[in-house]
Amino acid sequence: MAAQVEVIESRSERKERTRRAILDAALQLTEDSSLVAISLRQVAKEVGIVPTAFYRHFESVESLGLALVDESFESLRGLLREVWLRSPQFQDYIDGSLPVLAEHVRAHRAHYSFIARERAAGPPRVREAIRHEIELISRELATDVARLPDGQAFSTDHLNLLADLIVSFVVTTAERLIEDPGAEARILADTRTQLRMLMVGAINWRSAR
Amino acid sequence: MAAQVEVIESRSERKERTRRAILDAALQLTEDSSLVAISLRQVAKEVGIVPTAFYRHFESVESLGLALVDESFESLRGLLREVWLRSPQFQDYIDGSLPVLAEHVRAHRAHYSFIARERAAGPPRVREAIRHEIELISRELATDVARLPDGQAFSTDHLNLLADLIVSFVVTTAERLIEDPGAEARILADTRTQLRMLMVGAINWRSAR
DNA sequence: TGTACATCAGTGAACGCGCGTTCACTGATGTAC
DNA sequence: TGTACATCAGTGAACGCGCGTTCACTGATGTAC
Repeated sequence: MAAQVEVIESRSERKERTRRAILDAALQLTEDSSLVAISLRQVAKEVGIVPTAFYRHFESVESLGLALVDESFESLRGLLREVWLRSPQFQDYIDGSLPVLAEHVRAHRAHYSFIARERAAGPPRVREAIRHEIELISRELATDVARLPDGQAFSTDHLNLLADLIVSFVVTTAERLIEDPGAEARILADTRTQLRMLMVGAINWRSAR
Repeated sequence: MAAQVEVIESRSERKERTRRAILDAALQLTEDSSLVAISLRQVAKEVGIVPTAFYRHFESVESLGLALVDESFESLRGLLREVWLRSPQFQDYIDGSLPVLAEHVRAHRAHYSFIARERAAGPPRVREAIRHEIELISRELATDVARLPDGQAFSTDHLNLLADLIVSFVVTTAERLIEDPGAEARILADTRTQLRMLMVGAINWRSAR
């Protein structure tokens, strides 16, 4: 007879666990649908609580969506910080960053998939929150590139445009990795070449031209 | 007393008109939602027919979606043909094509908005159809670029990658134009600079490097 | 040209179902003394 | 340490509503002769 293991859990710990379960259930249910197409009752059923208990944690599916945006970008920022710290040279970003991106997409597939989907088709306030976060990341990237030796060749405006270009390209790459995880090796090889084409442009660029 | 104008309409003409009304209603209803979130009854109500009449035209909302993909890309192909015919030089594509793209997005906002949304969040078969159409367009672009004088510098693989890069960037630009139509002038100016950065890369690129 | 029949786009009632939200509740956990 | 009360995550019944789909139907349009 095995000894019974008592897990002592405070009320707030239990609540946090349920909240976590709701977030995970929503991520799973939206995987091949969208926040605008799932129901509070589906989420509750998945979690194993009665529908009304949902309201103890979120006031609506939309506010649950905003919480998912927050946590998705929180983990993404962790990735970016790691990449910037690791690659001190302009061109190193490509070979250094792509495998990190791929690994991150693999580890946080649900988050990336959520962002890619809801960015285009989520509830208006969720779309807006995502757009805002992407904008912030783009501005951060511009600042980081400005600090690199090669970054001197760019005016502030052009730095921002280059950062937007790279960010939207990375978004596209993440979408491809999510869409067809089996093709990761090919997607990464293609993306590496494309980013180099882009960087050849950046290196030959002169803001004053 | 005004003379009554008799519009004589055959049964098939009337049916086609209803079908058209269903397509338009679906485009309008998905404008700030998604195919996966609208109902057959909403569409029927918008058109002014009884819900069951929907089945005389489409077997499901998904097949209505596939019809919308077809007609959206049909009009897009018209645009592309026009752009290719018009711009005989590599770099002309930028200044020549962007205003045409902007005008087209303005004239067919509903179609572009539909594609941008359902590409990421539509029913699986709709997503797949859109991905396939974009793939075809990318291959067409590669062929066209290969015929240009500057196109000789690229291997076939690298032409395809360059075409993918341009297409995904154009998709991003179209998304931006839909998202914030009031900022068209700024978006176009920014995009022009970004495409030039990209083209500086392409021109300095050598496949054999 | 006129008649008799076929076609078929659209109707309307009906079905069982899942939806979001309300409300009063339960009973375990937490706290004040 | 023990007791009495407060808090609050989760319950369960109930509501009116819109959903997709079935079915038998209507009546205008089309066609064969």
